[in-house]
Amino acid sequence: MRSSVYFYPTLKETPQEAQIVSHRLMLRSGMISQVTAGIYTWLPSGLKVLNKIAQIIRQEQDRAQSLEVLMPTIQPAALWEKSGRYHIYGKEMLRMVDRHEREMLYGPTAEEVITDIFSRFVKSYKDLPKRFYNIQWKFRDEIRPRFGIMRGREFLMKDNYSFDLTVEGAKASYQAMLEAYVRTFARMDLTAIPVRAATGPIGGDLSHEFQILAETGESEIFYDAAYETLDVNTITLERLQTLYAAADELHDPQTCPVPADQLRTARGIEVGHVFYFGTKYSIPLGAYVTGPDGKQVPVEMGSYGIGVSRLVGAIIEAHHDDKGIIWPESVAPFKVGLLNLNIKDKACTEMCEDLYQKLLQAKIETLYDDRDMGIGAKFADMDLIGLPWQIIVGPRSVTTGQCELKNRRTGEKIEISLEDVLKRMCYCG
RNA sequence: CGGGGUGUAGCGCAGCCUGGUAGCGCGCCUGGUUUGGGACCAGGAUGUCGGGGGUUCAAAUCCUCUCACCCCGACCA
Repeated sequence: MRSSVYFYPTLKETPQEAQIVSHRLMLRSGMISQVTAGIYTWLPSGLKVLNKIAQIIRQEQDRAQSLEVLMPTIQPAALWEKSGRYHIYGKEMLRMVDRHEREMLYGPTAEEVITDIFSRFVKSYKDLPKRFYNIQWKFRDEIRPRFGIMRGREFLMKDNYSFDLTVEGAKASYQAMLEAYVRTFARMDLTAIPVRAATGPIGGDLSHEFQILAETGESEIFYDAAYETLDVNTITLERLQTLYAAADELHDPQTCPVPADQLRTARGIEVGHVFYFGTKYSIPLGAYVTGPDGKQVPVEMGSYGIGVSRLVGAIIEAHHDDKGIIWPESVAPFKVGLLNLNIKDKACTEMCEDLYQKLLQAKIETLYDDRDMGIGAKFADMDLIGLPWQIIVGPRSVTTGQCELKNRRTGEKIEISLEDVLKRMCYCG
């Protein structure tokens, strides 16, 4: 993509409404634009990142034997009256009335809809287990939206709902999601700590919040250092239940089982939440199956959320410096930024065009800054938007045949030939 | 919802106290000179001063109502 064609309105100055770094950088790099409190337009580069994150989540959900569905954003109140939540859910639920005076709502979550779907079609234990997920926009009319898209009112969320015959089956689903989550966040270069969370009266102790470690996190968490080496191969439900991790308000130094030298403390951003809730919705919504003994049994359910749009902010919180964003390659809007330092230098521009075409042919996502502007501004823009690699080509390159390859994260710069830089981009990452 | 604050050009702000031609920086447009870290010179465009009502000869400025947004708290992916 050429910068001259693309649209990423960068800002030199920070809009005064933005307080936290991810919000500032998203506005400054032209990823989003606020429409009204807690509601944003996603501009091209922001949307690109959002879609890449969603795609990683999708792949890991699929791998965990889950089926994607798309449910309506507008739901009928009647369904919520069935589950009993219509009158419990407070003002966070945006309610509206259609032309026939039917009460409707903009879905804050989808347990009701999915459970209804399930109960319509799944009748036998032989059809279990089933896991459905959706990635879609939800709306919660937060009292006070803040931190940009980190706590907006409209947000993109992945929710997975599992249906199992038995508690044991439900635990297996739970575990499958734990693994999927660890994998998902790892692919985004995030350290995620599954912190045991308080649940409602029905949830029991099976609930974990995934906290991303970032200096600017909203809550302080305390955890066993063993979490830092957690991976999909070692994570099990049993193991997790023996590992200690607690949020600020639940942490008690007196009763903490972790020896002081093993205890870590950091700030966290909640990006995911998994929990098992048994038959809380299956009973009122009539999600029963016929068991092997011919009896009707309510299914065991769990739900597993990931704040997709929030992750965009969380990743920035975890990956930035004073110059701007530092995207992990897996979610970067482009892998490479190609900087033409002098558009008016014919030979230099030819060299850039040639390299750009080769990068395109090699299917390397490239943002080619072909704009006619000061080099300082180009460098600043490129650092700000945070593409993992910068290939810098100037008039000097015409005589030396060398360009400069810069790693955005480390700041390391090397002189390298144009042929080699192409190869390097093909094989790294 | 309680407390605090802000609305003046695309962005960041000054002007308001003490009423009298609406300003600065950045950005934008034109021309030229530049070109390895937010360039320089010259010229130019851009405002219902958030909105309504009032006071006054005269309101960005004073009074009043209202709307929007931001921050702190309670709540949340």
